[in-house]
Amino acid sequence: MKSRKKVTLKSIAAELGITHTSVSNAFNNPTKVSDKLRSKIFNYAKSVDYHGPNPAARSLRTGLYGAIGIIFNDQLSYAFSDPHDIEFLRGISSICEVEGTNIVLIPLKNSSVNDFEPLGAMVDGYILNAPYSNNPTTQRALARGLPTVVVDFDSPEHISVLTNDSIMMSEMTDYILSLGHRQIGIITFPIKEGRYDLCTLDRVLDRDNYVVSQRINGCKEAIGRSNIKMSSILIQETTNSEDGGAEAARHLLDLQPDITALICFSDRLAYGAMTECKRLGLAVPQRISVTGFDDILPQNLNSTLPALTTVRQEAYEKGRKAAEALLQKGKEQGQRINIEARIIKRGSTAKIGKL
Amino acid sequence: MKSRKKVTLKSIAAELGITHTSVSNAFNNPTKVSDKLRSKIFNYAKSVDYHGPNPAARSLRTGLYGAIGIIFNDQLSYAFSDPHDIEFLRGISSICEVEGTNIVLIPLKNSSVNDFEPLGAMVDGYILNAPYSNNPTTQRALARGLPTVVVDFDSPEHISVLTNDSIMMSEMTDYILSLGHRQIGIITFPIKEGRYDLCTLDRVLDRDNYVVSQRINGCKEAIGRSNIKMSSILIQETTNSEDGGAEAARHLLDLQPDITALICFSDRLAYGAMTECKRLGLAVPQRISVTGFDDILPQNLNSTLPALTTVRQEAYEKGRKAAEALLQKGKEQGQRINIEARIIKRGSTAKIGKL
DNA sequence: GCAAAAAAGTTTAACGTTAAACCAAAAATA
DNA sequence: TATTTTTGGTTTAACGTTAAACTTTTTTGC
Repeated sequence: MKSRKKVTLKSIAAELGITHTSVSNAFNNPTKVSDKLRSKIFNYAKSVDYHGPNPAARSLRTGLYGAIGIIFNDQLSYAFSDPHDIEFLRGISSICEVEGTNIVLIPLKNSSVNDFEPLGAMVDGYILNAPYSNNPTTQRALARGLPTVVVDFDSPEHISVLTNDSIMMSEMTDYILSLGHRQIGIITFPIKEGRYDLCTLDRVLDRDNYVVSQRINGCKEAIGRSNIKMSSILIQETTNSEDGGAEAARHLLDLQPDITALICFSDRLAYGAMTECKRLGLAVPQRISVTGFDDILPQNLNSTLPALTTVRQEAYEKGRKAAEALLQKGKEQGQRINIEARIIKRGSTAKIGKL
Repeated sequence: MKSRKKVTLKSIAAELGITHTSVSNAFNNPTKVSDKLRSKIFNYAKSVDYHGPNPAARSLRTGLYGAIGIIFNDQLSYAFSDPHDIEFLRGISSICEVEGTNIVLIPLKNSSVNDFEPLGAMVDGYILNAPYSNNPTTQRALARGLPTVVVDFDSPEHISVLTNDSIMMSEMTDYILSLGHRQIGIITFPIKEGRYDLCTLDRVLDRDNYVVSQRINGCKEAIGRSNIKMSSILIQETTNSEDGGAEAARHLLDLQPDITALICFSDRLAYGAMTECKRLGLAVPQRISVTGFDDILPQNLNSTLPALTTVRQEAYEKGRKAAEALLQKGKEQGQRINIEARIIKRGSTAKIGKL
């Protein structure tokens, strides 16, 4: 087709018989150019289909990108299936859209082929969501030294946005204990990335994730105050999905059929667990209590299942706070921003029944 | 702090007494550098905290960004509240994460201050989702001449991913007519961006959106085949939200209390409308039928409302196809990719009752 | 052991901007 | 009117890469 020469600030300047800096100023420093020249430049720019200064060249020069990168701890397509992550993104968006900042969603590079891959790093900073500390993408982002906010992760070198997972799970466990439950199972997403094993509360496997770690600590504390042996409490790792929850519940109940309470570390897991219990003919909450975390399910998602007792955390607010902190100039590293959470008791938990 | 000098390919080369091209090759063309030198470079790079070639400089040189831009027709934070848009994004992600392509979410610039703003354009192409044709961000993206896929928008100059909105709505209207309904109201998101007016099927206001346009055409066709006067059918524009649907339903029923069917152009609108009908004491579907579009609601979202008769369209598939088309090399402009849709009849529609 | 081919490395130029320092003309001040 | 200030514009350099063409060294084949 019409393969006309590439249009640049320079070519425009040449054509107009002025210096390219003036053209640049027309776009970036309106005050430094007379209105007359400016509109002359704009008119010409339009006529030759110029769409503004090349962003790469501009960024190279200024060192700014006008974008922030978001890194999740799992596949992007997973994040978009998780209401928590979506709310989190909505929170981030609510800030970025008023600032005019672009949001770059960075997929995890599964293959750490080359430690120096660009990491799609045309961003001014990162938000890391509940990262697994050994993940190569995570580590690369952290190492890069850009302004970074970590969410659900504790790092003294960065601003962190945290929920008090430990206290919430301690309270939740206390609540379960107060209902008389003694045989308890725990269902969690991986304690270490990609692992799906079984352990017990006294011997927790190698950890790689702050959130899980904290939640387990909370359970431990509460159990520690009781007369229950930690070694009797099974912890099953599984994928954070409804199917994962179902599978883990099946497995735990298989190993330890007298379990009367399943503490799940997410609503999705809990929902899967409840569904599986029902399938196994175990009534929730009469025969077995189930708890979740997040409070992201529509309350009457499935009318044949009870509403879920869970911990409500404000994912939207997390996103907002994280984005605010990142875009704010006067940020201090090491700062910790706390997001409130609270236990919501609903129908999926009850006093222990007779077996 | 330790304000050591910036590390670049050049500084590394200088330090190692080699040429900077070799350092570049170590990162990009492993075959062009001996293994020995390569590991020497890598070791040194690590020791001085070098994180790989500067992405802006690289992009300036190569003209590639490794990212695609997504532009929605509304605020980003809105998109993250809409299950259709989320599924769409999930579809896009599913492709990008295997390609290692970043996804740049570009907020609409509300102020068209300067026609040449960068538009956060560090992308190799755009996906535009159901754009309003007069929107400045939309127009700017289209004008830019990058590879672009438009979704739910018809453009002979681009690849378009389309659902047959017209036929689906024609069928849906036929179905409503077949149930005996004669007084029908239509509730839609804006036919023209930002407008919330009322019109009638024979005199549709100025249009700015392909999807709405097609759906209205579909209704028109079906009504045209009946003996109903188009002028008697009211169309209410409103925000695409539950509240919008409720408000529009209230308004329409206020103007025309004998309406027995509300055709809504999204599930969210339909859900709001149903809720409002219930509030007004009008039983769905006994007194009034309601239809939606998208099929994104959990079927028993609210047990006091019937399941929604709607058009199922695969937003996830739309996203996948759009991303595939954009990233694919052998793409032809003007190509149209069709996404299947189908009517799903549920409990929110019924034969007309006696008033 | 020599020519040819392959591998490893170098030199040069360019990608398209913006920032800083500078200069000339016009406008404001005394 | 002479002096300062402001406005509008220019010149120069640099941002950190990669691509292309070139040179040198090593390997291969006979």
